[in-house]
Amino acid sequence: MARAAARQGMRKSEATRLRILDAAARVFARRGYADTRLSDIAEEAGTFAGSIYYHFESREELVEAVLTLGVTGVFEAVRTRVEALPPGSSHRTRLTAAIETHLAFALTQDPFATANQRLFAQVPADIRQRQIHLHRAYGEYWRKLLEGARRAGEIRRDLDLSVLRLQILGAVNWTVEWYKPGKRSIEQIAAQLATTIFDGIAA
Amino acid sequence: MARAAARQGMRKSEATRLRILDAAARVFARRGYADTRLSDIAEEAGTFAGSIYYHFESREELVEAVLTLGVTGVFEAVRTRVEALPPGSSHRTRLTAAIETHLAFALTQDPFATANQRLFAQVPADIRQRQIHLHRAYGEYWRKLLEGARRAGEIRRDLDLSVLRLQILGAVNWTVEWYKPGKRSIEQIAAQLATTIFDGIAA
DNA sequence: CGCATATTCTAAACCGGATTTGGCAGTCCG
DNA sequence: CGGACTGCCAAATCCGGTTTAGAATATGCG
Repeated sequence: MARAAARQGMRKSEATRLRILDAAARVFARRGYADTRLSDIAEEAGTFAGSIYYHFESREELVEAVLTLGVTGVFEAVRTRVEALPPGSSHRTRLTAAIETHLAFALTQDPFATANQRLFAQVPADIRQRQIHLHRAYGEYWRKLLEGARRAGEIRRDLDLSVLRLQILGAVNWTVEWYKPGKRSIEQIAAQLATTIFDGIAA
Repeated sequence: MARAAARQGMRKSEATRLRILDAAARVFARRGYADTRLSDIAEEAGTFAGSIYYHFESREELVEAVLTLGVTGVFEAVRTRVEALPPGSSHRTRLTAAIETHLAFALTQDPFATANQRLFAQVPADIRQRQIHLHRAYGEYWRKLLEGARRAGEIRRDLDLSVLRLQILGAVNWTVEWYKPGKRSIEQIAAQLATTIFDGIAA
């Protein structure tokens, strides 16, 4: 399910570019930012380190392309899933679906999303800076979800939605730092996250 | 308040080592992992890049030393604060104090803690791996806090404490990714985190 | 088809930054 | 004072990202 798989009627270089992107996503997801050599990516893509420069300005630009595809992929997956819910679904249901989709997509389904999760924090500050508008857009979508829930009276009125949104995404994003397949399923984790977020931990 | 400031009756090299550590913490906290040159640290410490190798095996070992001091500093600050609470304080009070202290210390008080927060995610995987026992020990302390709260009946019995602990630390750690001084105070943020964690967001 | 040109790729050179090396200057005893 | 150790510097080396020169391949057109 390579994000970059439509090899048809395109310039040759386009196909190669996509091959390199796929390879980069896989290698970055597996080895992280610092441990990944351009030569590793080149090998995985069946070419040479120097050749990458015909398709990308620099290692940084390559990383940024991978990150961008990762964020937009998760964003679309979440939005699609939420919009596919039966109309009239509660906002709690919508938020739970969003949490679960984000987790599932980032943890298991897409090398770009996995690479994005793993790399974003590892990457030099200036790269993060240039990605920030995408994250903001995604954050904006969550803000709307939360606002909808509040307007509908499903969450308290006294909370700062910005802090709340960052708190939720923080808990979700942190999951990738410790999640290992087996033991707890993604659905279980998502369910507990949603429960405690809504109902709190107090007895 | 340099962590490394007891220059007395120590070998000369000991003093230099501490000077380098302090310099490294400040530079790493300011510039992040990838943007920091050994020569930057050397300059800040009043020596030369090559000389660092007399005191540390490698750049990695230097980073690890900084990270270690960062974690242990936060750990001690949190424990000290919690233990200083009046006996009989509620577990909710204790957890709130822990959250606030962690945030305050990591965000503003100590270059080692700041460097640790900023660097931990940026650092190559094998370094993170070697730090994991410290994080586990700190996590263990939080687990005990949570267990105490549960035993005292202050939090629900149906929650998986591991997930809960990671959720809380996730939300707290994520804060450093977006916190900017001004606007909201650390106390305010800590307060809302504690409130929503305990009481949830449901109306 | 067959050439002219543009596109794509390779191999080797280059460069900055981490690491290693060799040796020099103190210092600490006897 | 002489020998051995400690702490440090300057230069050499190594590694991986980047640039370059040009070879190989594709594309467009008569």
